[in-house]
Amino acid sequence: MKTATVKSKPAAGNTSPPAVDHGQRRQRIVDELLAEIVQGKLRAGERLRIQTLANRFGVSQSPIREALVTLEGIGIVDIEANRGAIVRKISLAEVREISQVRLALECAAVKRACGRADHSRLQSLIESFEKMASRQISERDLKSNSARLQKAIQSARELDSEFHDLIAAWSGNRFLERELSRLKLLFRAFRDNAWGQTHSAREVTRITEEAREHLEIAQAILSGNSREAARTMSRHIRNGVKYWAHGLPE
Amino acid sequence: MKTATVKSKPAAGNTSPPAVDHGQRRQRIVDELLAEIVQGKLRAGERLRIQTLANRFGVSQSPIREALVTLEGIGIVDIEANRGAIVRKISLAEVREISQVRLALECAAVKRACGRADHSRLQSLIESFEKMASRQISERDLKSNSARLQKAIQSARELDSEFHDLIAAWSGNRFLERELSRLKLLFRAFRDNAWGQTHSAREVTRITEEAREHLEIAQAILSGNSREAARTMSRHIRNGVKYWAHGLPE
DNA sequence: GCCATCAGGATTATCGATAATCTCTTTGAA
DNA sequence: TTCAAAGAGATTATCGATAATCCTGATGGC
Repeated sequence: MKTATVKSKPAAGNTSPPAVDHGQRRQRIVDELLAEIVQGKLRAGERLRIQTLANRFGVSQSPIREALVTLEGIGIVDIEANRGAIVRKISLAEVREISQVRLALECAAVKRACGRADHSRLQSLIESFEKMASRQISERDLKSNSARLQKAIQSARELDSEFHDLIAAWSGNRFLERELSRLKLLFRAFRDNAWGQTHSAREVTRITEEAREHLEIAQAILSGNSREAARTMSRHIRNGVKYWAHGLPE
Repeated sequence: MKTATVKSKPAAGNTSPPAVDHGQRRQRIVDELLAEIVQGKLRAGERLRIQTLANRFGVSQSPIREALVTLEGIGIVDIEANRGAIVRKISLAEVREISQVRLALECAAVKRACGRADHSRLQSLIESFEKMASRQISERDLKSNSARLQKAIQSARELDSEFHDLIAAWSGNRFLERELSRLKLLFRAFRDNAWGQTHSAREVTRITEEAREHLEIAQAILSGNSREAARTMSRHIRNGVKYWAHGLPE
């Protein structure tokens, strides 16, 4: 009886294609354009022509326009009335600028997180960071076992995301949390695109470094020392920028 | 032949209305909705129905949708896929939250402005603040001469805007400048709507207080003391919130 | 030659209509 | 009764077409 319960599923041999992403088009387009801009496939100053994009994505103009408005809100595209959208420059200088904003907000968040954080959760994060910080990755792994390496990088990224998300949540400030998540969109795009392709020894080094930095931050939060938390967070973010500097134009 | 060529100029008694705001509709709608939300005419949790708004503004659905996307980016409206837009809560608690974000960013900006500011410009601002801080407004003005009072309030607001804009520009960080200007949209809406109606003695007091705070900040920038600049800016913003607290629900 | 004006084509902004999805109520069987 | 399923109405998301605006290059008067 329940076999027919499938709601949104096309029910196998259905005749009418139910259109896979109704209501998700804008978001999908935003993500793709964002990635391409950060990767440099779309150059600074380039015009984003609506009809061209509509053809490329196989959709009509409306979702494209809305995606462009969203990108303008994110601050990565400029829209001039009756003249259309152009890609803003995202070179190292801009990444630095955005990082400064992130720095200010992450520090504000981590200060507030002191005293509000869930300590048992924090404790388990600390253990993860310790494990990751002490993990040795051999030259052998680096060259031969790219699958394991890939996995390590992946899990490091996930842990990083989770940690920063938690801090934002613990800040107890929903608006701040929102702003940080908006910035994270940008940073994730940088991270995954700008330097994600080369799995160098340097990257592995950075992962253990990051784990150590995360550890410091987590411990500061645990001890309720908000000044120290902000200080370590600040260092963490500045180190990140310094590291990325290599994979970016200019 | 050319009679139909009429381009942008209505040519006096033209028969065809040339549509006044092509390319400006979205922005206009954003502004109006923003004001209404802050004023409480649109309540928290209320659904913003596209067709309803389209009728009200006398436009089609497209500009409305784009305006809603913009408002989502500003963080004052939530859009759920296939379910539409609802107004986020903006009570005192939320104003506090937003203010914390603003605090972090304004302080970052003012720190960076130290050493980058245009000193002659700064000097002239300082004179304006001094004049405003020492200005006495009599009881008589307060009651009888509402026109003059109005003008004083107006010019105080303009000076405030100008000062904060300049600091953002002096920060030398365009992204930061953008973020601040986005937040300013919100704050201006609060200021002009939430407590703008009552021109009380209290408001006049606040104006001279603000002038004094601005003065402190400007002098700190002038002397290049970034720590002091951040400290005074922080106080300034927190005082502002404290003052607004009266005109807001909850 | 220099400047203002104006077609012509390209592109954006807006519109009105259609398709997809949600919400709520009703129905009928276990 | 309780639950799943179906249907009606409302609303959103998307589409394709039209109107408005911009850009470029040519034209013609001075």
